[in-house]
Amino acid sequence: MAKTRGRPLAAAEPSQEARRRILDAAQSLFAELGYDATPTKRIAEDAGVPQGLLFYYFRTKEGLLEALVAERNFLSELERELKGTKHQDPAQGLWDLAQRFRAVVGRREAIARILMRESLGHPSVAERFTEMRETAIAIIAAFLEAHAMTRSQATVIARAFLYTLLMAAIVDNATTSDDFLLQLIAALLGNETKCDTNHL
Amino acid sequence: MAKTRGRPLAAAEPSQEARRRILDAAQSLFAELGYDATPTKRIAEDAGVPQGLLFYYFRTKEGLLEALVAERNFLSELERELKGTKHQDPAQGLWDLAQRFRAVVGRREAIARILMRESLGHPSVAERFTEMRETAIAIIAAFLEAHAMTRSQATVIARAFLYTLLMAAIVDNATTSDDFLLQLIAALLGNETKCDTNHL
Amino acid sequence: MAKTRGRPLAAAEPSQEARRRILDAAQSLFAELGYDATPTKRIAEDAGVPQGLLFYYFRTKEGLLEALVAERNFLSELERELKGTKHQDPAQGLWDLAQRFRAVVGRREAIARILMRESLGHPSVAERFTEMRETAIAIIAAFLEAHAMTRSQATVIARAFLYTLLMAAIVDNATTSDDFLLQLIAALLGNETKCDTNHL
Amino acid sequence: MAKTRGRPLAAAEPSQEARRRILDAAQSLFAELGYDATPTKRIAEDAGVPQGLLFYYFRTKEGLLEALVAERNFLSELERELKGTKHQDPAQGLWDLAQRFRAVVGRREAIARILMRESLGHPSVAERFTEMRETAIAIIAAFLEAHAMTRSQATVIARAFLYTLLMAAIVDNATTSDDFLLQLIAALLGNETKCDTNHL
DNA sequence: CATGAATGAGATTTCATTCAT
DNA sequence: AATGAATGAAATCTCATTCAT
Repeated sequence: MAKTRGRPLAAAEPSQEARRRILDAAQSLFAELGYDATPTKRIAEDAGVPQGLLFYYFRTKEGLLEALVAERNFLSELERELKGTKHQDPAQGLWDLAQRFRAVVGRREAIARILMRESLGHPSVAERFTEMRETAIAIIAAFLEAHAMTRSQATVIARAFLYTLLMAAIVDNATTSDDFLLQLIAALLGNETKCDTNHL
Repeated sequence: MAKTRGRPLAAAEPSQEARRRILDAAQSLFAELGYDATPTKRIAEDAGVPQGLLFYYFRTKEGLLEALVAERNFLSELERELKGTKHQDPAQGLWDLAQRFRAVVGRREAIARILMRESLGHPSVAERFTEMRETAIAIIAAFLEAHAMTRSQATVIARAFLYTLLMAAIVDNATTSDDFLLQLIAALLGNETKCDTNHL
Repeated sequence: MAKTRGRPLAAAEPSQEARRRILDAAQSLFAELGYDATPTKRIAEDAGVPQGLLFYYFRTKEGLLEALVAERNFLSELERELKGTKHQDPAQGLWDLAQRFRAVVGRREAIARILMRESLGHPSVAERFTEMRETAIAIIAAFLEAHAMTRSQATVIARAFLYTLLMAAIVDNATTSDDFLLQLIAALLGNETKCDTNHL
Repeated sequence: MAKTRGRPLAAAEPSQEARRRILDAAQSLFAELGYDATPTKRIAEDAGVPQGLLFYYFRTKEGLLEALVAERNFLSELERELKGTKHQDPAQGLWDLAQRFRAVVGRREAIARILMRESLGHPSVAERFTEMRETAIAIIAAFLEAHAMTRSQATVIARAFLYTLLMAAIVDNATTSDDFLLQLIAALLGNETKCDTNHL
């Protein structure tokens, strides 16, 4: 029953390289086809690694998904980016925050889709997604609160803002137009507060 | 007391009964476990029908999903409900629309989750979901437009409103609180327009 | 992802035939190679049935083993056989019981080996094996007790007798010689009680 | 106080320590789970040694099993122990031999189970098991032969005695009671030969 | 029309073994 | 000598689908 198996003659990549390629492949396949519809075999093929390596590194397919959203969620990147906003004016601030949010989500679209798509059905993913959402909301709300608004109002507006951006980005599958964004900001901040769009 | 002419309501043909039970079972299983993670065998068991019947009626599992979202999407119900709003005041109108929307989604939660969850990965579902969203947005926008607003503004507000309600209902998994709703409406309509909540 | 699968054009065997063939194949393979060393694929091949049928009928490999020892253990056959002994003389009685035991075990050798071999490691098999042993011991003891012996003595002798026969049959892998058997009986019943072997 | 010349007992070469630990772990895992159901990785973990060391020392898993039963079978220990019997009286002698046998098997239970369990399926193990059994039988028979018995009778009794003890110890999973043992001896030596149990 | 036994490709996971270091 | 990351064949089990009845 024992067959000859084992390490191949050629030296393999320096270990972390292979792991990274698996995560890359899983990321784009999970985003495109969904977790359930992606065979681990396909991930291995796309990554150019042997089948067994997935399980050597991640134990299970579920473990791979968890590692993916744990290591590649853009929480800290988003936090850093959103905290970079400097504008004093609420409307300009929201505009800037939206740009930064879109930039991050654009760069990390695959993970964003995975967070959205697999959060139903995978509690660990749901947790990450919630964490990401609530962090963003907290930062946006903190900005708004600093600019003539109660905390409660600020949080509601921040939440509506983020939810709208997320739906537009992921479910609508459409890049939010600048126009839509400007009007959204105007609406959320009260019609009188006209947004100065000359900076575009 | 008068005899009911024609086909009596109580005696739907048995085949339609089985078909309905399959759709019922599929609905709750797809909503809970997701399409991919639901075996057709399990659907048949839960429905109390033989395995083969699923394929007799729907040809494929995918066909069952399509029939489900085609026949059970709540588009017309939502349309009817939303068009029932009478309020003149924008804030009260939005409040009323939100209540009606929540009522429909609450009653049809399973389908709502399926539309959200499976729209990625199943173009036919995506189509239904989009249709549902855009219809609701159009109705809400039409209402707002009738009450001192440009079409463009109205559409943006309607979209933000619906997206926020949807995210709150399906992704947050939390029933939107009345408080949140009131503040959301206040924010979207401009802070000055206080919403009279005495009607509660 | 959906491929065309399903029932083949040719009519399959009348169902119980296939199930029986699976049990037959499992029986001889488990006896020969051991449970762990027998691939289910090999069982299906030897039985001439498709792979999936094993799991359709028995759910798991373990389930197949359990069905095997449940349906094919020779408890009732052994009981019937052993109870058929008529001899008055203890020595002749034991001789007859041994012949009958050997006949049953010979006919059902594969199951006997499986019971012995897999009883360590599979509690459900252990249970069947114990049941079989204790039943045989009880019958033999009852016979001895009826012929000038206390119950306690009878049970001890019966147990030693059966254990010796079992070890000889299964572990020694040697057919117990008549000679050995005669001397064993003589020893167990006390040397004075010479066994009349003229009936051979 | 005198310095111990030569290799001090406490300083076995480190490699022998690792080798011993692998055998220890394999012994208890094979006994508990069975050879096939024990992963080599688990053995290495339990032994606290790197995976590769198993194959460095034993070439294959099968080689490990063979080394185990070759180096750790209790043949010589059993031989020494059984030959230590001094009693003149057959019954007391058998009693003593049984005690000694039980002592050895008790101390080396894991190996005993492995010999029993894996002798089907591994000829090399079967050989060791047979050797062990036949050696014990030969010693017991020699003792009996020295005390008023033909060689042939002695061998049969010795075999029945050992088989019964083995079955009781390993398959029944029950410690043989003193009572059972006394009655067994009485039965095997003929009812008249009462066993003097006052030595207990 | 309706059924459910049967299929077999394919999914995930395990594991003895190798070999560059 | 010793290590442990890497391999990939093979194992068990699932499941959408078919079709004889």
